Amino acid sequence: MAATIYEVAALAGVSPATVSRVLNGGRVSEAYAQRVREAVDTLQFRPNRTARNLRRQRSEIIALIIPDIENPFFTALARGVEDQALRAGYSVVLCNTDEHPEKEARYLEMALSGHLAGVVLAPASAATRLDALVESRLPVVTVDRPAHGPEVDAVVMDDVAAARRATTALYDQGYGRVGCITGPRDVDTATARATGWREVFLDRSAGGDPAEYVRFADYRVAGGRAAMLELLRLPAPPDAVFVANNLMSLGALQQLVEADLRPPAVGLASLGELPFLPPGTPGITVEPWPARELGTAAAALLLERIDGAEGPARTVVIRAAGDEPVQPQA
Amino acid sequence: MAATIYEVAALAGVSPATVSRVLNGGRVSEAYAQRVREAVDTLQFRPNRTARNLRRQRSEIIALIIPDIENPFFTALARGVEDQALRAGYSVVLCNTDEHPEKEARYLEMALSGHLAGVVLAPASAATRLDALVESRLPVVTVDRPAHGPEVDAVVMDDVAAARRATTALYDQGYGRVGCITGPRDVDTATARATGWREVFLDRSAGGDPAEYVRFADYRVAGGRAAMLELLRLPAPPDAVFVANNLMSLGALQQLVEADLRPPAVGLASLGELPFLPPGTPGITVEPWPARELGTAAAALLLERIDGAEGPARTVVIRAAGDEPVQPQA
DNA sequence: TTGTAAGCGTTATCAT
DNA sequence: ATGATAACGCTTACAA
Repeated sequence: MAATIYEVAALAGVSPATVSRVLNGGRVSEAYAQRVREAVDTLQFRPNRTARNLRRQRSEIIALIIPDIENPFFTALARGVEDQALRAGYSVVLCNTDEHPEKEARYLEMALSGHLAGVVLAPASAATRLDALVESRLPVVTVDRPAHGPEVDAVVMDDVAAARRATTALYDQGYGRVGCITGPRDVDTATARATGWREVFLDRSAGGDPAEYVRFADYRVAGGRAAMLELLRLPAPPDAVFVANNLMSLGALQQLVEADLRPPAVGLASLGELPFLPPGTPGITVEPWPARELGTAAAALLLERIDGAEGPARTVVIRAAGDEPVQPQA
Repeated sequence: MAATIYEVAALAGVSPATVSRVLNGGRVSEAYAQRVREAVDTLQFRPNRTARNLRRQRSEIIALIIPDIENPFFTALARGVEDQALRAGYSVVLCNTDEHPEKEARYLEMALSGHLAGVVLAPASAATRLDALVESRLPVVTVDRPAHGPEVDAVVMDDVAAARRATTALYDQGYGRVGCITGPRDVDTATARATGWREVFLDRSAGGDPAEYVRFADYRVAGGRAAMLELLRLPAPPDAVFVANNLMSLGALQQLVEADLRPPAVGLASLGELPFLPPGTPGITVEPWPARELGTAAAALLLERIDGAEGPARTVVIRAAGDEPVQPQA
């Protein structure tokens, strides 16, 4: 079946070591190199990656582990990671955790014991443990949400500022009271986005208790729907809403349409593009969510580590789509 | 760093073989098993997959290779594959080829030389060569589009019938002349869908040359847009259009909105769901595209092969979402 | 420059 | 039931 390096060596009349050198760019005389290449061709030799990885203790594959492959945000992020990784000669495999910590653990374990070159991880939950990877010195970078536990490189966006901008845009359009639908209470990005909204709310609303106008949902379509409904049922409902991610924006929008309050009747600002929304859906403000940029930044950090960069964990904050990444403190 | 099976054996006072047996369910006395488990715990031993795969000549990982990770059709398909595979104890890694044959070749090579358990492939182009995999007896199943070359298991949908249904639905709604936007001429699914449309067109249109009302685009948003524009500029434009996939439907819709012909002014039937389309977008007919079912069927076939099933290549045709798969000829 | 040989960490064969 | 040992296919000191 599959030829081995020994058979190639035999056919070329050289030692296996020489074949290996030809394949990996070692010093070999042109005469031998030629014969080896011929032997490789005629035997259709393909080096066995598993054996090579075992010997070398590493591979050229990067794992990108994400919580929801059906969320356009993560697929855009994936494109960013691929972009950089392929350019550097690495392949990228995607692993979908479906927000399940167990599936996540399984893929992390695969990356670790499979000698992958590194991992870009969008953590499924706050409970994600990275200790084993860090101990084994397997390069890891988190994106979107930071992980708790040992410090690793991370790329996040500037949630507070983005929320502030989106909310401000609504007030600037003339809406008087902007509600907020954000993610789970125990997710950092969710509380940060609520914070940004709250600042603007306090500043520009004609009174009203922020606590009354914020809803902590689940970052998914159904949650956005339900939260929107609750807000509409308030004694004094908001006339606009800032929604903290793309999926929930869709849910909120569905709810508004059902309640016959389609924008601009009620204003909607989405943090994150709604890529499949057809045009001619006016009254919707989109605050760009630099998914792809998060991905490229994460891959860049990871590649540096793979190349042996030492030093403390870094956090890169991406301010907005198109912005240059900024590195604050280490 | 990472403990080996030898260190576990030493700590437990047994041989490495015994440790291996404990880990893989061989016959071991309870006393020894106990001691081994303790040693595994205290050393935090994690078996080295690379070594195991090299020895066993196989792994528990299935690769799913798709052309476009940002297309909801393929992500839905991925969920179907994952579903089945995880249930059977396999992990699934996704590989995005971006429609590039070279990237595809790279991932196929990875699957082959990395001893993956099997491959589910949605071929990027008609040029995809599967010979090497087949020769190496690596189980492969194609989905969506069949591959040329050696016969392998395949799962496809019933393109002609689906196109027929979608087109018929438009005529039934009262439209008089339905155009067609399909995929590239050299893609089997594209011509099959055009065929289904053509049958109904000839049957129910008040005259008109089908060749005039069909456009072969690229299965992408931009192609749908451009094709729609062309159709609208015909001397006698169609008053409805059957679009052969989800992405192009979106493009066509964008074009209609721009031309102020938003459905139902011009009818639109999409082959494939538009998952992020908000409700209250009336006048759009959706012919379900059983993406997830394609995925589960493909995984089922693959798992049988992995389990050693022999015999000729099989083709499963999925008729519609929810249908039971049908197996025609072998 | 080239070859020899020792691993990389498992599993499986064969004795015991 | 358990243990020694030879692979799996490659890379890389070290020798020549």
